[in-house]
Amino acid sequence: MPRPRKPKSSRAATLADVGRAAGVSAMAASAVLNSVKTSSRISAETRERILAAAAELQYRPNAAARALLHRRMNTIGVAAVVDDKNELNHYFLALLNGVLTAATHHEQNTTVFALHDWSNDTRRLDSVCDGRIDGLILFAPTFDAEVGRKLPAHTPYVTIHANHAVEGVVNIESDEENGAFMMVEHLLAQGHRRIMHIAGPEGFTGADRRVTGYRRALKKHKVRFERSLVVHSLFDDTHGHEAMRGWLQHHAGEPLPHAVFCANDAIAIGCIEALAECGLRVPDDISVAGFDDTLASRASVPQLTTVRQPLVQMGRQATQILLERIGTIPNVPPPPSPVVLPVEVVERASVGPRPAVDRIVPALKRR
Amino acid sequence: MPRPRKPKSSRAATLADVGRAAGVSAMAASAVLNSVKTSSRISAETRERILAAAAELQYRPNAAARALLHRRMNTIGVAAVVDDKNELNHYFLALLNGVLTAATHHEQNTTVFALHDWSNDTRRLDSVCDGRIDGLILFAPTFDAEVGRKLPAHTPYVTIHANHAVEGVVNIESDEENGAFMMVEHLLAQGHRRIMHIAGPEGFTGADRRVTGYRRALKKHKVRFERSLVVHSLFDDTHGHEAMRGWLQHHAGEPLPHAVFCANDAIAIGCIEALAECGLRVPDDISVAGFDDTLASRASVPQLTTVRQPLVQMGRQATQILLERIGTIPNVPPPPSPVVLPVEVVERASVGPRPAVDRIVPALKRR
DNA sequence: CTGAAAGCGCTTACAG
DNA sequence: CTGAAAGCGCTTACAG
Repeated sequence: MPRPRKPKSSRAATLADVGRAAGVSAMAASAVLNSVKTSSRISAETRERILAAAAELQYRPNAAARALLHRRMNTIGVAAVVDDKNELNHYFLALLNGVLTAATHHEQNTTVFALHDWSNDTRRLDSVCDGRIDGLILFAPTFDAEVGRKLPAHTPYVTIHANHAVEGVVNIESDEENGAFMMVEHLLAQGHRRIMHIAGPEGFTGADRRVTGYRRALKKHKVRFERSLVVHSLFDDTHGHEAMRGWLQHHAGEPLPHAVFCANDAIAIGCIEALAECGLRVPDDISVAGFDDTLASRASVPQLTTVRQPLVQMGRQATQILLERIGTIPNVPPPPSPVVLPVEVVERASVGPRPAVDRIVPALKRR
Repeated sequence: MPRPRKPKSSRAATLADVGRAAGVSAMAASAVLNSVKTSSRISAETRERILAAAAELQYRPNAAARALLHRRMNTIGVAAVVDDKNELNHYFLALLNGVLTAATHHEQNTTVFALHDWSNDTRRLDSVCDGRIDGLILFAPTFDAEVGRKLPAHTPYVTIHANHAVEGVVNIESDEENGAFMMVEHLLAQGHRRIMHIAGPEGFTGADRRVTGYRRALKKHKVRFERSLVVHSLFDDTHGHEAMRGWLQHHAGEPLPHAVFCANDAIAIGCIEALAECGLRVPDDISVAGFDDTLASRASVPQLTTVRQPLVQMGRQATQILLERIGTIPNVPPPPSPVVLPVEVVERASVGPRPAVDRIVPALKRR
């Protein structure tokens, strides 16, 4: 004899509860609610009774129980390192948009993990490969191959903009070198010759590729490369600001660059601020270009001329490939790795023609 | 006799696998790995053997099985409506930052649901209240109380900036009316008298409160309210741009406002662009203020003077309260609803003193 | 102190 | 066609 249960209102109804309310077995309820073989097994009248009971009790098949059976949570994880201020950034936002769109389209959920450091937080990622996610997307991981291989073998993952290739892991990237090349060609086409580059941190694949593209464009157009025109910065506006300001400070009285090509939009925004503080206007006095085409490039005034990386699409594609590996969606032939997406120059307002007269770096006002 | 299992490398190891590898029962393995009563039950040597086996097999306690037992996934959900372009925005990003920080701190995971429409997508939220999340945080929901009450009773939720109060649901908000009041007082203190307001959409609580604060400040300082100085816009830069441009078009030849108070940062950015297109410079010719203090307010050049809503903290606090309701963390006395957080004026560069001479709205250049 | 059993909620495969 | 049973992986409560 079944013990009477205390109907705690806070407890979710189970199949047994539904069955009891409808006067049938849990199994019959299951059959109806999964709508398989309904007509053949269960009378229309019983069916209605079960449906009504389920609605009344706000029944939902328990996800944990199903996951235990199917070994699938229908959830993917995305992991990203957050920046200095412990905040997610525009780059993350764009990728997340793509992941959410694709995941939702395939009725998959998305769990977000914000890490502070790839190499140290690998443990935390590890601990989450416990069946609660079916796979993982890593945004711009900088761990080395060895750390990557330490992730549990049973959780498939793909990377976006990985700093190092990991054997057997698909990496999605964009044609960054070519993007830099095209942007610098665009600046040259506007007549600019003295083109500064605020690069990303040294040793980052993405930053290095932009430098390479920058140099290749200069070389092609026979503009001499000057080491003093390249400075490095972290990928945020604060450091971009400091980099530009520092350069101006050390080069007062020298010829002002015609244009500054920045390694991402955030740096470009910091750069424009630093220029504004010296009374230099963009693009009238000096042109500034970004990279990424994040929301920030449109929030900036003037709007940034930038290199569009298809970040949303990259997030979408990473999700697609991951779901194929998991087996959630049909397995097309495995993609080659890396998957390289094309980039393009987006012309907005921060780049103009070369000014009629060359200028000198003004002496910096004290802050 | 246990059937030999085919060791599919893709399958995660179970407690039984670990036990077998170590020559003990699954239960013994469980006891060791949960590190309860270890010394008393299991010899140090056996313990080592079990630990080694678990490491070797990359064992992780299955989350679904645990969730089935504990009725807890240690995961919360956040749901937000994405904007026109189906993209998440700065406001969302800031709140998410707060939620992730707090959730991670309590070792909880966060699943993100991006919806297109509150009233229609309530079904989708419903379907996800199936044990995969322990509770839900709703970002700026605009559904009415009735829809809200349709969410399954067994899933607790809290709201942030809800458009309507729902009985029994804690809402976290900020003191928006006062924020608007303080900002308009700040503009008045700079000498501005003719202050335009680009409000949010009519019928939105947050937008209405800003209008109220705006009017209250004008009244207190005996500045006549002019209906023609208030226009409405959606909460994004495109509509902010249109709103400002449209106003200028219809008021050519009339006195230019001294300042524009915008209902959020995105509108302010669109507004600055529209002004720039007419050759009006901020803040030299006209001051512009935003609301929210999102990342965008710092990406803008000039940086926006704005009202800081503590969005990150609101996300954090919402998480805290939700986890208390779930029972994950100790239950302090239930907070009053709504929880109202203080706001403050952040002075940056987009607001300056009132120009020496009043100006006339210039005739608009054709686009 | 140790192991076998029961049960979380569900579904699949198997007897009646 | 229908119901009882077994099992997903784990932990808790109970016999030995």
